[in-house]
Amino acid sequence: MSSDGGAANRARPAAETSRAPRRRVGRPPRRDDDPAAERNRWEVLRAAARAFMQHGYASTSIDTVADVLGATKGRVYYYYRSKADLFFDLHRVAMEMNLDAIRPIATGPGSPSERLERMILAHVKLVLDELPLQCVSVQGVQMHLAGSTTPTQRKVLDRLIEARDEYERHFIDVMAEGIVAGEFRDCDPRTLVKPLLGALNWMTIWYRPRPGDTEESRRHIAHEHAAFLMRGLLS
Amino acid sequence: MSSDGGAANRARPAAETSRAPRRRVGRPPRRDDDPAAERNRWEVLRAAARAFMQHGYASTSIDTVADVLGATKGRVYYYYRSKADLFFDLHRVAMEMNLDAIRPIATGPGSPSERLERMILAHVKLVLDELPLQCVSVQGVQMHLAGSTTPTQRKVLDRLIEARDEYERHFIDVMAEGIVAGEFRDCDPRTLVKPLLGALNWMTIWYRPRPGDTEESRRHIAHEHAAFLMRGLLS
DNA sequence: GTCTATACTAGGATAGAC
DNA sequence: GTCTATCCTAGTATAGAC
Repeated sequence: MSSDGGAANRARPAAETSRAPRRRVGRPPRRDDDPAAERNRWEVLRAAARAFMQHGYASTSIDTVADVLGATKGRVYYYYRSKADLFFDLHRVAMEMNLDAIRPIATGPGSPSERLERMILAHVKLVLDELPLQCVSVQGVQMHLAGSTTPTQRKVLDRLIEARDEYERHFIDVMAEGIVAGEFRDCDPRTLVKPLLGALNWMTIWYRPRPGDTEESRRHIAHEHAAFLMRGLLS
Repeated sequence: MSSDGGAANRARPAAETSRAPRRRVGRPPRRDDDPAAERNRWEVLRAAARAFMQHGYASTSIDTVADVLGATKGRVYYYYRSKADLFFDLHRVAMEMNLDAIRPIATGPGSPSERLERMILAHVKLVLDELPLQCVSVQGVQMHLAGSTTPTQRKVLDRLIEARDEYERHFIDVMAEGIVAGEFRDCDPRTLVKPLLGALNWMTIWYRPRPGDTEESRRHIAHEHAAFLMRGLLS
């Protein structure tokens, strides 16, 4: 997207970055766990995700996010101090969702090949069910490379990269276990995790839900992907 | 990424788009095949590719391109009327390069599986050898989705999408031939071409040449990818 | 909480000197 | 051909009304 967090107004207050909406001076303090506030914040996130999916981070204006939301800038800026803030929080939510889905399978019971197949299917399901969030997640990966961020933002970015690394590591570990167990052929998991996740993440680029989509067509996609990728590893 | 052709100055002259640098009023006409001019134009393209690779299309300013080029805006705008123009021409060059590499293999001699493996290896080689161009090519795919372009640009974009489709079709055709020949298992090439090319295109996102890279490490990457993807199809 | 001004700048594009 | 100077809009972010 492509692209760095860069853009306008670098001169001014250097967009502080944090996960939670912060009270600003002169405003009554808000409980972060206030359910109504949380719901509103969540709606802003969903709108942003859809906007970023359609135009990409750099080309999406806060006005566009507000349009999708059916509101104006003011609402967005009430919950997030900057566009980068918004994106980072979105990325964080997406990564947490992914890890929550994958971690229990990776570290749970079952043979390595069984677990890997379930991880692949879970990842596909995430993409199909939560497309906007997953698109943002993929855009975030690309963003890591373009390092032009403020020091404060960099810290948040680093935490996201860690989460991303943990995600990859779960796949690498299960692949390695499978090789030891003799289920998978002798290959290099550190290298192969890239095309494996790449093949899955690529869905965020070509897949867009259509009126004609059925539960069956989605299952077809999931199974073709899983079979293709599993066979690439099996001995 | 980032992503649509959108941005500033939509109001004004609505950026005409074409492949060749056009003479402007009041300037002496230039031959498109003038070797010196071609070489200069090519240098602008290379600089733009490197800039787009690093920051993404939307976040790259013409000033940045000029910086990479070691010049100023003026030079860039002499060869290209707009940023979108520049990007499209870049994308066109990349697609031509890819098709020139793949087409002869796909339609040439050899068994389907032999040809497919050579196509995969050729594609990997392209990414490793021409990384900036390939990054732009992938960014272009993402751009197609965000349809916000002027009518004139849309026509050029459509031609690029056609090229992209031909590229995919070569892979689909060879996969289908392989199924008929019994070399590949019974699967759905139309669906599987996505993860196959996705796995390869994903390299443009994670691979960046490093000082420690050897010819051997690059061959390792290529062969792991090829083996992984081929085994996913073989019966 | 949300909206309506309003400030301020990065960056696309052009004109014209050289 | 390339550079410098300049124009002008889109878009980030804030202030303050409601």
